[in-house]
Amino acid sequence: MADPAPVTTALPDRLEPILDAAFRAFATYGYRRTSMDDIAKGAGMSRSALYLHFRNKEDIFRSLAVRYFDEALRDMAAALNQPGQGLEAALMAAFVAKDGKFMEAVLTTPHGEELMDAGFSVTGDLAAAGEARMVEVLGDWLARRGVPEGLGTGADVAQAVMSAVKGLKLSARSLPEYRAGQARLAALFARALDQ
Amino acid sequence: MADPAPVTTALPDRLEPILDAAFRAFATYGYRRTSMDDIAKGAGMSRSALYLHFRNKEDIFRSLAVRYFDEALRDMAAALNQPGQGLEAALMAAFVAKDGKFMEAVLTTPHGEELMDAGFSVTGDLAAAGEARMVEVLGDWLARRGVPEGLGTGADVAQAVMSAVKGLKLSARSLPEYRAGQARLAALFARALDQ
DNA sequence: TTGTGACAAAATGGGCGCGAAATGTCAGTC
DNA sequence: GACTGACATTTCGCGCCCATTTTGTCACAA
Repeated sequence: MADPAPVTTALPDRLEPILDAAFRAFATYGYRRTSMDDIAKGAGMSRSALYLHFRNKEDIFRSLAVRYFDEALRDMAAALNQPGQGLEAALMAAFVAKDGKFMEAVLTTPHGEELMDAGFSVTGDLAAAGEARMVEVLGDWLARRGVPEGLGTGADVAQAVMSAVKGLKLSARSLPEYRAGQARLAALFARALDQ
Repeated sequence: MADPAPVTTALPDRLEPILDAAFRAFATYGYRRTSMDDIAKGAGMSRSALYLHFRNKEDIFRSLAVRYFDEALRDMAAALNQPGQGLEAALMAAFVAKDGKFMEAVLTTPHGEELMDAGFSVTGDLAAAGEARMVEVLGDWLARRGVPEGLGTGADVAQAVMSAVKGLKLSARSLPEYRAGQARLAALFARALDQ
């Protein structure tokens, strides 16, 4: 198994500091209020230099999103395939991994809402693609594991499960409450899917 | 069983035509662009007359929301208590009833999004209260029915279930797709909750 | 290559005024 | 009591201008 297909879109190391600075700036000022200069300062270079690596602010934000989804997807796959855990634990681990560090950042910064909005309009396509890949990963995993009769394919169930978890974000008022909801759903779905 | 406690907040019959006209106007023009005159015309009376019954546009909208939630709650309770149906069918019927006529209206009118926004800011408290009552109804029903060990109380499960269903709205791209998602969740949760 | 400072162009935000539209109230009618 | 027309008031949308910030692109340096 030499040279497996890369799960993550490799990103040149040079760009990482820029993305880190951008993440900090976005978390501090929000998307709209962050200027290219803020990012440049944070990355310790001139504003002009940014344009050597990214076309504009939107491009930076999208790269950030790509990195985020790659990480979340990788973590989620790893969580599912962790050996020696039951169905419920696997689901719960996947639910937690799926949000990555982003969720906490959004809940921490005062600009979380604005960032979500910006994210929706600027990286809506990436988010859709990212979620689709997550559904696929979960779907394959469920299919390999086997889904009881009458519940549809693994993909069908994965779709429903992921969208159910998404619903928690609308209701939960805090991170612990959100986690509790995830745990409840993990328990319910595990019971439904147990052969 | 004379004089049972009213499940719905009774609304004077006289006001119904006004609310109907208001609903039509909101669906046609959106919340912001609907003037009191639009509603008055639709209800066949002068604008002044509206002020005899409602304080302002917001008051009308809120009354509309109250009526909607009352209906949805009543329909949902009725759907659950329909005799001779299995767990899965009961859940599915409840899921459908829970949205009432509103969901379809929002998906039909081009102003659905704006109406959702307006609804959120103007009737956010009512929506929260309405959903809480729905969770309560479902929770009681589940508790009476019995919830398997380790899944928490009926209220806990109801909370998770309702929030899961809410998540479908974010993913579904059409009404049929939305219904399919509801059906899938009904099947999953029914299986999880079967003793 | 990787970066810089300087420069022109564009976008942003705020203030102001104006006319049109919508609002809420009230004296008075049926 | 239910309703109306008319009235004063407020809000709205629009275009306009201007100062400031931000942007994207140079020619040029390490």
